[in-house]
Amino acid sequence: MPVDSDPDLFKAIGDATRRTILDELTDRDGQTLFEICGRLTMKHGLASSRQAISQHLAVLEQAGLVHTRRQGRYKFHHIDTSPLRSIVERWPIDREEPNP
Amino acid sequence: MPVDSDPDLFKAIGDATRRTILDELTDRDGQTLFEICGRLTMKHGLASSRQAISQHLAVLEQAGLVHTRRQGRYKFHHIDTSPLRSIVERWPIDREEPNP
DNA sequence: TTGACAGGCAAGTTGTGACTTGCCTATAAC
DNA sequence: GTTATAGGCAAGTCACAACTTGCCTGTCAA
Repeated sequence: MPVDSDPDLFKAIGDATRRTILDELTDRDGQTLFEICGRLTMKHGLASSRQAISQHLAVLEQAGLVHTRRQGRYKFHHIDTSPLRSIVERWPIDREEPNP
Repeated sequence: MPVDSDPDLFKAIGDATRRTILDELTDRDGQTLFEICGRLTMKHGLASSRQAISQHLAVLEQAGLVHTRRQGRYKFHHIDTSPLRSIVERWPIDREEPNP
């Protein structure tokens, strides 16, 4: 009776705002909380509060998708996509060669 | 200002019961609703009602992860993992060779 | 044609998760 | 020291999604 694994991972990518945060960190890695807030508002047009983004980042960090590094009063956020590997390993995707 | 794509996909895999259904269809493809209900109870120890599973299957079908085929009074469910490809394409996973 | 079986539809309940609000700590600039 | 900046903590609000409940439709066997 196998248990469901990585519930935190699926919860993390289940929210649209968190997915946009991952997009943003993919575009420019190592941003601070305030940077992310600013760019989400500017580029993606969604006006979320600082606290909301902070909570989203905590969820992403718990899922292992984001690692943080403190430096003085700044905290830099780095993306780590390796946990996503477990998804395609769990439900293998049939290889489909474009031109055999 | 890019829009978030595939919200249905992430919603679908965001629920633990639906992930177990995908596990079950990976193990044995083309099951009917009642078969899935039975095996979820037996093998995975979760006792969900028929209606609950039916609604889960509808969500999975809307995400393109499950396709259905009617035959008489039976409806067979087939898994399709290809939508999962968009996840690893959106946030590329760094290739890490085991032994360089 | 009547009963059993496989599945569908729709309204109601409830728990969880996203977001806010308010206040607090720590580092750096002046 | 004082002030501004970067971030944290915790309780409260609210909406949505999972699940239930009850009834209905369609297919097949007797």
